[in-house]
Amino acid sequence: MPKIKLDRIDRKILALLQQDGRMPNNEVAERVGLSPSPCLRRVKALEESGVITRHVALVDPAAVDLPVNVFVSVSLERQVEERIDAFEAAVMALPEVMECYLMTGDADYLLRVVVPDLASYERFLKEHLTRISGVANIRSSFALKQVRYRTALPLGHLVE
Amino acid sequence: MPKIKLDRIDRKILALLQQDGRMPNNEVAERVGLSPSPCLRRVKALEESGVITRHVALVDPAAVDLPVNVFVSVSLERQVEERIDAFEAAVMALPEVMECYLMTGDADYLLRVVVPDLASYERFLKEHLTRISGVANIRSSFALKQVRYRTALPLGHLVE
DNA sequence: GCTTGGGCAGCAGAAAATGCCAAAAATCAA
DNA sequence: TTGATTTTTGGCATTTTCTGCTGCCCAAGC
Repeated sequence: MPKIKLDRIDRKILALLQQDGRMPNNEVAERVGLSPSPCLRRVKALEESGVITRHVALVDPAAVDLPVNVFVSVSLERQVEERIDAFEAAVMALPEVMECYLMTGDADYLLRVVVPDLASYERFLKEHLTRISGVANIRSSFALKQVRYRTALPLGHLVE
Repeated sequence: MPKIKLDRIDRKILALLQQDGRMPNNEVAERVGLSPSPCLRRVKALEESGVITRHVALVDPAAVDLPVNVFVSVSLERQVEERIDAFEAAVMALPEVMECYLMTGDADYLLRVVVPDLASYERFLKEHLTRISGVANIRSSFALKQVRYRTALPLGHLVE
């Protein structure tokens, strides 16, 4: 995917679609000050070039009984390399892991895990996380409240 | 919003739309084994009841020059209450804060911040985070790699 | 019998895709 | 610098596909 140059209009389009992915092209065009066809061309280009990766529906976690967020710091045994790939592959197979980052600092990985309740988390720990080979240490921190959760990246840092 | 009972079909619908928010109702219907009209009724009900909160386009962070994820642990001075609200309000005003959680354990808050580079993060720290009143301690951890990032909640925990 | 939920059919409105033309911007050359 | 060519991008109009929506009826479960 070639690095696309994004001008002011592209960023406006992205901002709009990040906010409402179903906004009809007509409205997008109007809001960015373009006529529908060049606007549609831009949107399609943004999709095909991978700038827009996908369109999704967001679901309320509470409504599907997944109100608990747990952040898990994982340290691996010091034999890196193969362990790394194995761990990441194992993590990718766990549906309750919403996010996973390879980190600098004390722990190797930071995960965000969603579960219905503490009991479920305990089960998740015992039956899945601790069974991944190479895991040396696990530290769990629970979120009392999700103050903010956004999927829309801030785009004001390039122009406004 | 009354707590909606979600049956197997509802969960299937949610799973599909979490994956592809633009899937036409016809295809959703077919995949869940329903005819279009009752399927559409369900989708609309899920939207109106708030189970589906919104539809969004996801953007590649690298493509908009925001490749750096920083996790920030923030501790507040011990006078809670008013500080809490003030801090949360301040955080909500910072566009680079993608996520913010009130935590148990050592730190009070955990933030995920996206920035173009380390210099930008330094500016973010100096000009914004440290200026929020009541902040006692800040600890930053940098992500070397985003191993996983999903917006689709796992729904298999209720039935499959 | 009543309530809930699914199916069928048809409608209508909109939205997206095309093709063509015009204008502006960038490039290059003299 | 200037001018011309090339490339890019916007605009208009049309067409065609679809998608969502409505109403009604029927079946199943309570």
